[in-house]
Amino acid sequence: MRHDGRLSRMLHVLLHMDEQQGPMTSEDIAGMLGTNPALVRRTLAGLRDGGYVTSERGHGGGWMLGRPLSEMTLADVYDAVGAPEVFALGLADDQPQCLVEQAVNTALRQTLDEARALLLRRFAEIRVSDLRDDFAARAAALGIHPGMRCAEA
Amino acid sequence: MRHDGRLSRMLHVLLHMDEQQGPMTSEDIAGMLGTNPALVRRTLAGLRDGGYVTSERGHGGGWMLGRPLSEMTLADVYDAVGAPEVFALGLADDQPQCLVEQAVNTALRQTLDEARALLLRRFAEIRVSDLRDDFAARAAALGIHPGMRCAEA
DNA sequence: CATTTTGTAACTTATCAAGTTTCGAATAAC
DNA sequence: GTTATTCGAAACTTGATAAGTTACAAAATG
Repeated sequence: MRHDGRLSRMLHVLLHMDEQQGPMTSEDIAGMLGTNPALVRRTLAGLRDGGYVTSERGHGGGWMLGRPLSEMTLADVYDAVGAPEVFALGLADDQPQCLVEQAVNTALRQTLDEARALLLRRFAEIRVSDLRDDFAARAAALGIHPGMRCAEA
Repeated sequence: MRHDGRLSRMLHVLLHMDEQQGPMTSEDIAGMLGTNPALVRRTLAGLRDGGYVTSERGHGGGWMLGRPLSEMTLADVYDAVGAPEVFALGLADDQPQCLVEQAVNTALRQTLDEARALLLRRFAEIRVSDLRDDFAARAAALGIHPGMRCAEA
């Protein structure tokens, strides 16, 4: 199974938006992610619906943060991109007739649910601003100037 | 991404093997799983390599347990099917140049690693025989006779 | 030697995020 | 109001890979 990089990508975008004065166009962002503007719009649409970013059309338009990074958690972003399936591991059949298979499902579901709950709990504990701040602190410690631009594609 | 049902299926198969006197052919098992014998052989090959099942060719051949279910954990079976990727969620780029994206990766990796560790720890704690025993206990409590056959396809 | 059954390679299918193309609609500059 | 810019959205293609399939060789039994 190929994995789902939407959460990862959107976090990346949000952090860059934060250190940008004006709006970023879908094309800017697409260049940053190594993809194309239509995909950027499609994915950012969910964040706009959640109020995490805003978009403006026309000259001088583009995408901007809808609220400070300190007011969004990773869980918020995860939900905003559609709360995609967490696991690649899954059950062979969700509603099996076979009682044995039901027993297998019960055990696996319980374990997967527990791991998912931990993951989402952690996501809810991490503000997007924490990523920025952790990074800034580490960069400073290393003497790196945090002019942290993407290697534009 | 479509999910990976190999662990789930193999647990199902192992439990049925356990309540079977003789060997089960790949065709028997395929009928049980609603698939075909070649896929069964392909997936069971990993369990055979780990000694969890044995296979015999020719007349009267087929698949049998290689050791008691009390001597295999879910983690053993998971490993035997190739330790497939746990998560559907993933990073956009594993080795990014962009320092911001590195910060995102660090945070996500840490969280995913923690959830994966919990999952695999739980898998290691659960013996396959526990699934059988839990099931038998629950079936008995409900007054269901544990003649737990699959709804053959 | 005929039959059963696994072993294995090669190929096709299904799924879905990602990627792409295209055009319409809104906004701003002139 | 015409033009350039930019998002919105629909429709389609691509890529990756577990699952599924086909086919046949090899081994074991009777």
